[in-house]
Parts: sequence; C-alpha cells; structure tokens
Amino acid sequence: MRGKGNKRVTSVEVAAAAGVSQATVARTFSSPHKVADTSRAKVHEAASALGYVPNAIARSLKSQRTNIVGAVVPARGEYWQHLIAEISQQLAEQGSQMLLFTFAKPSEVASVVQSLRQYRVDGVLLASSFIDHDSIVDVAGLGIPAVAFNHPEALDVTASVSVDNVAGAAALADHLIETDHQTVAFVGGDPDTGSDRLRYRGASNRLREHGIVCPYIPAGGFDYDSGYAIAESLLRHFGGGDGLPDALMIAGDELAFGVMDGLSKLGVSVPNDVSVTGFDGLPQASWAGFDLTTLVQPAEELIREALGQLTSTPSTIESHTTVPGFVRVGQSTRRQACAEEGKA
Amino acid sequence: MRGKGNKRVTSVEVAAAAGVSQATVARTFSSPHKVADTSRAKVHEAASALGYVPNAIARSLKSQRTNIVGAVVPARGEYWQHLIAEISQQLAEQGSQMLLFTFAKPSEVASVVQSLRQYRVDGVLLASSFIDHDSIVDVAGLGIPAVAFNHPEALDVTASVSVDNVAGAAALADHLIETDHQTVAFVGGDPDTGSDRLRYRGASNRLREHGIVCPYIPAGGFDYDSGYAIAESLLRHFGGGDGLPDALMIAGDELAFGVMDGLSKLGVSVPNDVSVTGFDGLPQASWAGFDLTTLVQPAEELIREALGQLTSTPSTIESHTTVPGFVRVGQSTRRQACAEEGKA
DNA sequence: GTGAAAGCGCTAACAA
DNA sequence: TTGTTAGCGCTTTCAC
Repeated sequence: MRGKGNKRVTSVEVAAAAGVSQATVARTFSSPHKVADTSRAKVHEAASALGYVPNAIARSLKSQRTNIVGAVVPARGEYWQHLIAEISQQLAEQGSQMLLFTFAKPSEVASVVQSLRQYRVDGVLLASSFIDHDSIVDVAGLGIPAVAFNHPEALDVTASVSVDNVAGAAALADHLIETDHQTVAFVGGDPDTGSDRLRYRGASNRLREHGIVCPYIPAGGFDYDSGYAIAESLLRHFGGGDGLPDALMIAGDELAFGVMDGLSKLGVSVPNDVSVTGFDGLPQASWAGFDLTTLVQPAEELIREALGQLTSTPSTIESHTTVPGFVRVGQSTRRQACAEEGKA
Repeated sequence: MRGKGNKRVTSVEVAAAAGVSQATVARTFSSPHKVADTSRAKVHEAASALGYVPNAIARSLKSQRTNIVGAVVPARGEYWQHLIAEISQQLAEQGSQMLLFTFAKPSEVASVVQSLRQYRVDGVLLASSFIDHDSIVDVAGLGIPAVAFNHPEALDVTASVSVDNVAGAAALADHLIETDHQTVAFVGGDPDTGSDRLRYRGASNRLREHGIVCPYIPAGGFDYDSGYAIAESLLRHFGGGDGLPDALMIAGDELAFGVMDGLSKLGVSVPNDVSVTGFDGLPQASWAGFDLTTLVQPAEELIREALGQLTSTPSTIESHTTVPGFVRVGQSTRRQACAEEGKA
C-alpha cells in the first residue's frame, strides 16, 4: 500500500499520521528495540500508508556516516570488471552501498578523489596498481580509511590487501618444474607495477633454485591486444617456434589470452609447442578455448579482507595483508614429462 | 597546501579564516559568479589552506539533488560488465556519481530498490531484462526518473532505451542470406526475456521472407556454460555434424562463445562446418580465438541516450528510444558462397 | 555583493 | 518508553 508518485514524505508527516512524535518515528527505523511494540506498529502502518522511506542523506548528515564505500577501479581490464560484482555483493550484505569510480587514465584519479571527499564516503577501496603514488598519498591524507587493493606498492601510506604474488608465481613455477619444463620465459605486463615485479620475482627466484634462468619480456600492458601483439615478437626473439622455451609464464590472464590467440594464429600450438600459464584466475580462463593453467586469486576472500580493514580500522592503521592464491591446472600446460630435443 | 588528516573542515571555519560570512564561502563553491573576485580569492586561499571540501551530503539535503544515479545491473554476464565502465565514465563527465547495485537473483532487486529510495538518487538505470515487471513498476512508482536499459518489456511503466533488436537480428540474417546460407537455426538464451524474443522475431521474419524456416532452440541462459552445454544437444538434435544447419544465430555473444567452444570440442569447425553469429558486440567477440560475426550494440550512444532521459525528464515521461546497431563481420561466418551437399 | 537567518530530514542527548 | 530540543553543513531568500 505504497503512495504513488507522492513526492517526499518525511518523518514528521508519519508522526502526525501515527499520533506519535517525530523522534519515535525516527527511532522506529534506526533503533526499533527502543520503541514500544504498540507505537512501532502504529508507525509502520502510517509509514507504509504514506509511502515513507527514511532519508539516508539526512541520516548521514547527522550521523557522519554514509554507509557508502567508494571504489576506484580502472575502466578497462577483465580482472577489475570481475571484481566489481563481488565488491558490490559483499557491500550489500553489510548494508552498504558502493559509489563506483572508474578511470581510463591515471590522471583522472585526482578528480575522482575530489568527489570522494565531497561525498564523505566511509572508506575507499583503491583497486589498481595504476594509481600513482601521489594519489594514494592524497587519499591517505584525507582522514578516511583507505585500502589499496592488490597494490603492494602502497605499503607505507595506507593499508593494503593483496594476493601473495610472490608465492603464487612460485607455485606456478613449481608446477612447471614438476611437469618437467626446462626453459621458461616470463611475459610481463607493465614493469612499473608492483604485481608485475613481484610475480616475476616469485617465478624467477623459484626457477633459479632449479637452475633455470627466466628472462623477463615486457608486453607493454596487461590487456589482450598487448598479448596478441607480443606473440609475434616472441617468435622473432626466440628465432621461430622451435626456439621457444618450454613454457611462457604470463603476468595476467587477459594478457595470456592474447598471447595464446597470437601464438595460435602464428601456428604455434599450446601446449604442444609451448606451455602457457596465466595469473588471476578469471572465469574466462576456464573457458574451453583457453583452459589456462593459472593462479586463482580468491576474490571473495581478498575483498572480504579489504572491506574488513575499511570498516574495522579506527584510523589509518597500516595493516598489510597478503592472501594466498592457488594454482588451477588447465590444458595450457602439458601434464606429463616429454622429451625435448636439442635443448639444454 | 592541504591540511593533513584534519577531520572535517566546514564552511564556517573557512569563513572565519577568510574574514567573510559563511554564506559567501558557500556561494564561492556553488555559484562563484555571485561572488566578488576579491572575496572569491580570499575564500579559495583559506579553503585550500584548511583543506576544505564542500560537503555533498549537506548540499544534497538542502538542494534535494544528490547528483547520484543508481544503476541496477546483474552481477554476472560479460555484457553488463562491459557497460558499467561506460556508464561510470559518462556520469563522471556530467559531474554525477554512480551508486552501483548488482543482483545475483531477481529477488534481490526489491531490497535494492529500498536502498535506492533511501539515498534519494536523482535517477535509476535499470539494466536488465531479468528484472521482473513488478520491480519495474515499483521503481516507476517511486517518483524518481527511471529508465529501463535494454528492457523493451517495460514499455508501459517507464522510459526505455534499447538497441533495435529486431532490425539488428534482421541485419544479421541478411548477412547470412547474402553469404548464401540456406538453413539457419536460432539459439536463444531465455525465452522469457524481451531481447531474446525480439531478436528471434527479427531473425526468423527476415529469414522467412527468403523462404527459410528458422527453428528456435533454447539454451537456458545467456551465459557461457549454457552455450557450451547446448552444443552437444544441438549435434544430437540435428543428427550429428553433417545434419547441422548452415548457420547458427545465437542470441548473445557470451552464449555464442560457449557454443563455439562446445562445437569445437566436439570436432565441429566454425565456420567450415557451420557459421555462427552473436549479438552484443563485446570486445571479446573480436578476440582472434572467436572473431565472431555479431551485432554491435553502440554502448556509448545507448547510455548517452539513457542518461539523457534520466536527467532531462521532468517527470516519468514514457519515452521509448531505440538505437540501431551494426553488423561486425568476423571469421565465424563464411564469407563466400560454397556448395552444400545433401541439403534443401 | 554580502550577511543574517531559516530550514532540508534526520539523530542523539536530555528530560519527563 | 516517549517527547523536546539542538544541531549536522549546506543553500537560499531577504534585507542591507
């Protein structure tokens, strides 16, 4: 029995209709247990008859809490899109809303931060390594809780939550070693990002322990096109398909999709000619066309952790959490040892 | 020169520091032209010295405008994820923010609507055919502008913006006819959605004009897995690879990805054994692994139109806009006529 | 052009 | 338990 397009019904009107004070109406909706059953019933009746819904704006102004969390994520990238839904769902569970900001260029972040300040959000989730350090510092100085998501770089100014990039890459390396791969190259997205560096470090260190030297090859980005484009360079670099290493470790799943498609177009077969690993654990990685061996980032856990930091943190405590991922084995890496001819 | 973690600076403090009244500070930020250059300068100086940022919550309470648009989208689906970034970018351009709500089940929409009401958003973008009609009616009765995005069903209670599904599907059918396909089947996602029905109608009508009867085959969903799973049923239904029609028109790109991968796994080659078309024009459709012939929905234009309706509409005017898409030809449909043996 | 003052709709003491 | 009373920080008449 909700009022039609009736503009704005306020608690005062409900109070009048219910024959109680405005304060009682307010209490009925904010702390119901402080109101007698009888009045609560009257209020609810009047409220629904009038189509009343409490005004969260007014509530926020008074209580200094908006129940809104700002999320700042890159506009492009399969990985980030994948996360947004999860963030939104978890926020909904805890009765919060998400104000979403996407940026195409790092330079846009500054203006986003302005909006964030204006809206007095309860916290900010900074989801990207592409956010420059200055902006992070900016946000950190805002006095609102912030957590850098998968941005291991931001360690010193704000809390952060990341997958364990080093251990994850090492785990992938282990898998390659166990399946008898002798030569491995790492294809990075952007060496200026922490994820890239840490993943390479984790992989190359572990491989070195097994006597394998792993070169780093920059693709110039984490996107599909960068991967597709680098495939040809790889072939040239290694002197054709026969010169390719046994395995390519790619810094991110989307990048890996591009590399796989690029290689395939050039007649290189995965995993027959070369094994490929990704990193992220995107849903698409499980698609039959790719079936990529990858390190799955436990999105739900990561975000739960991040949101926990946001809400539980009294001030800007610099807590740095690292969550382990796990390897999901697909068909993009060959499963069993097989003799390789003409290689070290 | 921004204040550090200093809590909340208000216009009153800025006024004191600048030696003007609070009203002048407020005017400096909301209607600068109504303030003398000299005072404006003083205010800005004091403001930045103190790290003042206007409080959008208070502003909204007074002005009855939040500059926030609510977007309600499904949690899953490549198509919707693809749109979110675009919506966010355009909103940012016009100085608005986006409160994002995702829902996993249609039943969650009701609670979302509650939040939307509480936050007094300026408008709501309902992005899905999965939102049940009752919820749409609910929102429509809220008195806040709403537009159903790609939800041609909602015609009678709220404004709507959609791609021209019928014309788009017909255009795809034309392409198939021009490239000499003789038999075609349509794989739908969910016959309960308007997009599905309209696309099938557009395709089958056009095909019928050319003497081709196009059966409708339900996949049970628009997701990848539904497509992957239906591939085997298709083969069984048509009595093996040889019995397949010349072309399969799939109701959505993601679904088409699944069908393609499924067929491929079963040894059916696209486009050699069967041509495939999609619908949506997702970025992934252009990936080399798929290279899907599809109908591109002009996302930017669609959203611009939708947001236009939201802001320009004085009340709930029932305006229904349809935007044309265009065919992007990929390798998933064979380009030239070729003789088919043993078929009508 | 600027200041004083009255709210926007709610929450949170404080009384009763 | 309920009502009264201040504000939260801003926008916006209305005088000056």
